[in-house]
Amino acid sequence: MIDVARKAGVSRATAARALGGYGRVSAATIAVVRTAAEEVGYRPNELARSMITGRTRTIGVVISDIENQFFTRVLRGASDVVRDHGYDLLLANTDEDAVAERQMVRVMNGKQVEGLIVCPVDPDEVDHLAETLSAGRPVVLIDRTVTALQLDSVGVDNRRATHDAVSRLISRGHRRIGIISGVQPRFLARALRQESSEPAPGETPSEGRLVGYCQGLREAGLGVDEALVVDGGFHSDQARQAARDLLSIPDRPTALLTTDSLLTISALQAIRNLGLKCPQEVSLLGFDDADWASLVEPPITVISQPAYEIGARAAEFLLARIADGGAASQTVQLPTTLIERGSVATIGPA
Amino acid sequence: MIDVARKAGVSRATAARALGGYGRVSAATIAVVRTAAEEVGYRPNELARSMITGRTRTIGVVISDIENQFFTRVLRGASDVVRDHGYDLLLANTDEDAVAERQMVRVMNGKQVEGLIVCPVDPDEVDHLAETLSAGRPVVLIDRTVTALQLDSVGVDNRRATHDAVSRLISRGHRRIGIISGVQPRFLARALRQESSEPAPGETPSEGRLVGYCQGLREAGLGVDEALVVDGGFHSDQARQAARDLLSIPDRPTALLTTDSLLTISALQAIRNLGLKCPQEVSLLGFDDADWASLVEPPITVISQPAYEIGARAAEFLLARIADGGAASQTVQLPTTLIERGSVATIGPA
DNA sequence: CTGAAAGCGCTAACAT
DNA sequence: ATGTTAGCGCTTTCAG
Repeated sequence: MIDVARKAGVSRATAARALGGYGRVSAATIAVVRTAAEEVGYRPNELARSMITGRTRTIGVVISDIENQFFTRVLRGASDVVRDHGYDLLLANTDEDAVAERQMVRVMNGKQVEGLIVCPVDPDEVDHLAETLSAGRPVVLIDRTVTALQLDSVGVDNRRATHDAVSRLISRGHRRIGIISGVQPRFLARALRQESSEPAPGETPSEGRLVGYCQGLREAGLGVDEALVVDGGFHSDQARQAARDLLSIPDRPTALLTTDSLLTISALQAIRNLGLKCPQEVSLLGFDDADWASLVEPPITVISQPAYEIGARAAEFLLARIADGGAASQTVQLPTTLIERGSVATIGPA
Repeated sequence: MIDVARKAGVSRATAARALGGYGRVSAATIAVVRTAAEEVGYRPNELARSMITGRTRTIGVVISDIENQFFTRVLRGASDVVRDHGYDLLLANTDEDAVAERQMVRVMNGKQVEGLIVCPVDPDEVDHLAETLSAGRPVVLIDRTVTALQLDSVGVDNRRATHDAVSRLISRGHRRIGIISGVQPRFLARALRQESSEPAPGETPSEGRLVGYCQGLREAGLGVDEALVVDGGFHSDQARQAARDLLSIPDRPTALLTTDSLLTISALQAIRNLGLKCPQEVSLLGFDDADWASLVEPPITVISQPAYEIGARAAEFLLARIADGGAASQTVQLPTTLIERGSVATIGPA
């Protein structure tokens, strides 16, 4: 920079102004400085710049599973929007590990991101998010919400989604409907208690989906059989095992609901391994419309989330807050779509 | 920081030393300063620190398609390795757009990444990579290579992979084998000219795979029918159309080779749409073992790349170079695996 | 082992 | 419109 100034025959300040595009500089000197910079091979030090201005034009995104197509589409939505506004993304993956999340959020704060888009692992552990906020950096949540903080969030109406799905299954004649979700059994009682259609704050999507499942069943006058509610965890082997167990009980369910695409794929594998025919012997209805969902045999009927839109909206909210801190926090629920394909059979009356 | 120093009753320098873990500080004062920092809620400004030390502990990764599971597994491999070394990743997606790539590489340089892992869009446009290098930041390539620069790279032996695949197809009785790749037809001539088994520098994976295809055919004494070589592009609709066209010619191929998973999925869709039976009427052999590959009907026979390993190795190379700039550049080719499933039929002699 | 002072590369007031 | 002077928050000599 000092070389550039010398070469252009101006002061350092002027050179900086010309290159940085601020303050008042004549068009002529701008040109001179530009060519001087070119010759010297000058590259601005964004770090130094950011340290002064406090602006890094970088947004952090913290997601829980980068191999999940849902999140990669969210990411693309966010990426497209922020890029249009001259921002870049810093990405971190937590693998559903709360301590990794804390660490990554701190790292991002250290890198002075201007805001964070987070899919929080634990709705009750939010110290790191509170810190971020109090450092003046907005946070918007995707997919999940949080208990203690008032934050923008964008996701879907999980209760309604599975409620509708269950209703559909019931209208097709199913009475024994199993659900494989990422919810530990001890939360089932809590889910059963939820009567209202308003989601409890801090409810995870898995929980919401479980509640919707219970509500759908009860609406049809059916009880919830705890034996049909299993935890699929976060790993495919655990999920496969859960599905296998569920399909091996004496009075096997005629339909299975899975609450994310990893669980869906695992359930399908379990069905195959058990030698069961889908949908003749067991129907399958999954969450998230992965690209393979229409190609497997049978093509899977799914609840589709507008993942790209979720990312895009989250980014818009965040950018808006960065531009203007005020405004009350809002939570947006985008609509899901039930895409009927071939994995749900109609059952005649017993 | 100044508050911390005051609260701890030491100078700023000492406080900084205690917190930053450099220089000489007594264990006692370290403790005092630590608690003071805790109380004040001190967060170090990594930017300021990086500006001095030149170390950001951040590595940039520039990939061409974040929705491709191959890259997301690469990313995970890289992510795991760098995290173990206390580094973080900055991620950018180029969508196969060379100008986006240049921009993102520049942005990352601006953010003072310590090194770059890049999947370059264009083997001939490498100014931005040369700049990075001359700024003292190592670059390692994944999946693809580059013409003008001597860089570490990690990928697979693409020629051998498709060569073997074609040989396998031929041993199963196939004589008319089509290939759908991301190579424009005008490069076919170039591919046909390649005799040696050594890949040309700057050869893209698509080209290498095409060359291997040609070599496999010739080894069996078969010619390359240009009508069986089509460009699938980067988008699913284009790919589907290409597959549809290829399967609609008079003397339809009995087997199809696809050079990435998007092409595979598109080809499968085209086969379905055309009402063809796979593998009875047309066999399919794809690149990359996506999670759905074993679940579709029929399960797809694939050439599997060690994606996680590729990312991990690339990260290791980069870290090694960051630690010690020297050493001649090396290009590593990890082995591919042909996973036989159900999408390739055996054809009796005509 | 600790303190004082200098400076990283840039921007932001303030002059001129 | 341009130059001068501070200073961002930290690390790093260099004294003591």
